[in-house]
Amino acid sequence: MATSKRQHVLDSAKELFEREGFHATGIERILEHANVAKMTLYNNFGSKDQLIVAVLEQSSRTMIEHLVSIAKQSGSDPYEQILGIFGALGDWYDDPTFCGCIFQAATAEYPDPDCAIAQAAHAHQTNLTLLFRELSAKAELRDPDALARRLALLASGATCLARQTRERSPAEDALRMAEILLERASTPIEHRTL
Amino acid sequence: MATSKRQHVLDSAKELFEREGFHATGIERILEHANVAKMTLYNNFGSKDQLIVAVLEQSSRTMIEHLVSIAKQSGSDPYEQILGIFGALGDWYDDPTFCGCIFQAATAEYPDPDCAIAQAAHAHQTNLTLLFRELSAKAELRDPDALARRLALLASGATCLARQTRERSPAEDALRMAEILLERASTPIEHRTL
DNA sequence: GAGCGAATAGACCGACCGGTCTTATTGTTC
DNA sequence: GAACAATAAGACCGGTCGGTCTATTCGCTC
Repeated sequence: MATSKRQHVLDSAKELFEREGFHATGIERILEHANVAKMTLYNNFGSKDQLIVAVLEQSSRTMIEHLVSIAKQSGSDPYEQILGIFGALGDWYDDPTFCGCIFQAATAEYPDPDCAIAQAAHAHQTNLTLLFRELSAKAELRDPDALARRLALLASGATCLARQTRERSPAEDALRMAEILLERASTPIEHRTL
Repeated sequence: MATSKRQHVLDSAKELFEREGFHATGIERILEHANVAKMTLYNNFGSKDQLIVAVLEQSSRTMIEHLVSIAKQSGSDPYEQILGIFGALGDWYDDPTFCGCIFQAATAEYPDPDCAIAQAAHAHQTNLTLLFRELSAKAELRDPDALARRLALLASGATCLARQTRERSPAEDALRMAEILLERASTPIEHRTL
């Protein structure tokens, strides 16, 4: 039961933070949404900031696992797996409850790069890039480090724009650019005119 | 004098909002930073939210003008002008006072897409894309609409990542991808192998 | 059923929030 | 110098914030 209560708080907090922002979400709103007493929250997490860190850490694990499962569903070829991830971006943006990337939001609301919250968001970005790097290496693509950085840039840019514009076109644009990057990274340089 | 006071408030508010976030910056901190009385702020702007909108509107004008001047400095060829803008991203990220894009931060802190703040941030994104579209059209590049969207995506993604990672590599990655996009958009399709 | 840790409900705290109001002091223009 | 708008300085307001504390109840294990 203890872990279940803790999970309720985490899930409620994540939903409210995503929908309304971190500062704008008061502790009491989380309590009533999770149907939990104040002391339960503070016994489990200690403070609002630590709760935010816990939310980010769990969200990172969940998202990375989700992307890995999408990759697996997209076939055995890591090349196709990368494109599968970018294809899934569109579905994410289409979800009417989509309200952007919680890590981007955390970075925006907590500008001090040394604070635990900003570092948790940074850690997620590192893990995401690492995932792209693994897939790039498996696909035997050229310069997997640079490729992974650029794929991560495309994903971040698309998500950022999708939130601002409420359109799905960023997903398609990012997918198209990812295709171009992968094509170029899998073609011997001497066979490439551009 | 009235406009000068108003400008002091706008400048101070912008700096604090960028450095510490919108919710985290109280009215009184803006007042003491601008050396201005409370009523001066409320007579000029009416409310904190309207002040934020005014800051965003002025920041958008300033940034677009700045990008236009960078483009002009980069030569007369619109192709080079676009690359000039991406080259300038690195300088921005290198600035030790760089703390991300204020419009991305505003979108993150005010998730309701109908509120005036989110709309002001959205308007800036529209204007930025429009600038890329103009330059793309002048350079007689193929499909300037899609190209402009993709260039805007690259710029947003690089800025987002630069803030999270505190590195300048996103600028170089975005510049390289912009080069690739421009090359492809200026090459007849039949002459392109990839 | 006794004992005990976990969870509840909610009063309570000081601090700060955005915003209003009052009073006095400027600086400018006739 | 009179008149007036802009500004200053700061008291003040109700509300909310994150966080603490207490008293009570629940649910599980011997």
